[in-house]
Amino acid sequence: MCGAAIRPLRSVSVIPESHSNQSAPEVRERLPRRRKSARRSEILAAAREVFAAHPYDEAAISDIAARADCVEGTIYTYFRNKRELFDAVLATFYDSLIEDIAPRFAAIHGTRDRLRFLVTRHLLISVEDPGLGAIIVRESRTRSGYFGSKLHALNRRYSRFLLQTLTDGVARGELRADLDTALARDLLFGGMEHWTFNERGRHRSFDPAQAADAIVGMLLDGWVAVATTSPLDRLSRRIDRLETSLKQTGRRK
Amino acid sequence: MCGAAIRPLRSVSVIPESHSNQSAPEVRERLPRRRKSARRSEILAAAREVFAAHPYDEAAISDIAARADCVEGTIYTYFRNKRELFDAVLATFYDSLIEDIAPRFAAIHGTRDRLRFLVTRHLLISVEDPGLGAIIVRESRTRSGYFGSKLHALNRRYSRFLLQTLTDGVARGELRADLDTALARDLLFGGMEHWTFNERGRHRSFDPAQAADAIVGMLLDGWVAVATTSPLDRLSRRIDRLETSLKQTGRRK
DNA sequence: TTCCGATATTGAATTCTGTTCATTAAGATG
DNA sequence: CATCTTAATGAACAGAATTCAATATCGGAA
Repeated sequence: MCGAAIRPLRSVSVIPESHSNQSAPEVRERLPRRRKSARRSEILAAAREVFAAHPYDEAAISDIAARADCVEGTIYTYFRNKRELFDAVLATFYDSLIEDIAPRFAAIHGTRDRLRFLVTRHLLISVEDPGLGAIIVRESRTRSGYFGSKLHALNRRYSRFLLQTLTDGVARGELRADLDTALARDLLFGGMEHWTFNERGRHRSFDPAQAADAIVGMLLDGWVAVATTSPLDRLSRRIDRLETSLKQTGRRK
Repeated sequence: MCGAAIRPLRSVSVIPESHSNQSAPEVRERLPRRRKSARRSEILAAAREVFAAHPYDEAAISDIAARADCVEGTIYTYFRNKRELFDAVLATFYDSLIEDIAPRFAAIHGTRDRLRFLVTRHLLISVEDPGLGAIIVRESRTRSGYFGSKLHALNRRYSRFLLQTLTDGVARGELRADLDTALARDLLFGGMEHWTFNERGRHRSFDPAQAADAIVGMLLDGWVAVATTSPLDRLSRRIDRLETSLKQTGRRK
């Protein structure tokens, strides 16, 4: 230990020169004060970039501060600590996601269509912003106090769209009456997460709508082979294909 | 910076007493040297305990050292760094898991039975060792170089049991010929992960075999309601739906 | 038995990163 | 213009991972 060093007063080496240095800011000048909300969102944006590019513990506060064009200490006047900053990034993301989904979801009524919409939208996250998609998958739930946190609440709000779809589907008789909706929801969300994670690892890109069709079809119709013997079944298959291509045509426009 | 402090020689305050202290080791004595493998596995065991109890970044090397009854520096002669130690813990776990499954899996032949076995065994991880189960779910894939790592290879070996089951199932005609086996595998593994994670959050306990039945049933048989009407009626309904959506598509254009 | 080279073990130093806090000064208020 | 409030600062601090020169112990050779 260095002993109780006398803390020196603020160094006077950097005196803001009155004549402005137009282009290249060689020496940091104290930034003008701004509305608190503006600075906060700048830090959030910087944090989002950094967290999207690195795993949580490789993301440095100093890096975030540099991108937000402020000093590390400033960040701590807006967020209690690194974890809270991370959570805040995800919270703003969830907020806008839910806001985007709600009205569109309300306009869709068939169970299969709703599922296709929700799955497509979910997969779209990883296409629009791969970095952010990755950290949501990997690190939003790694801290010990996740359950009961604000983040958990947001995640519940988000997943409620799916749960609603499932309970409605059961109520309407489109889904099996004995369907365990909570389990179904977890299978779908977890499955999507795992699949997108692996897909990224394989360096593949995918079309969300197409993948959604495959996933929803797999879950709704099951994996077991259907008996292909009867003529009726064969007819049914042909209609299947018709329906699928029709949906795709409609979506494409 | 404290300047280049003269590094003092080893303190001589702790002199190993020749007469042994039988019960209460008040002062650390230098441990006798042992086979390298023995010390290594002691550290692994200690690390496994600590990582099972805390998230990665809350698990302290000092804590692991204390439990392994050695000093922090010792750990670094066996493992390059904290992450490598963590990976080594998971690697030994996967090794024994695979060793346990392989012979039993070979004796099961029906697709549904194999799936039930694999799912039950997987869920059992979280029941036998909840702490370890949790970190596998949350933190085995958070580091940037996961793909291509030894851990990834082990995970692939483990998941191959499932993939094998699926491809065999298709070959035998028990599963749909057009089943995307890679997607199916991801849906199942991801779904299990997500479900066990949430189940833990709800502070519920579950019976692995029973849960496995529910999960396998859900995936094999699908979510859609079983038909209670006649096949002809169903076809008729579907053609109705096709006609309406065709009209809507035409209108939209 | 005694000496010697090899190496497992040590623990203090170091480095790195998140976090705190007394201080400064920009804007608001009167 | 004087005063107050508070955003911003950055040096100091704290705590954990990591390094490394020194040391103690072991196994084998003389």
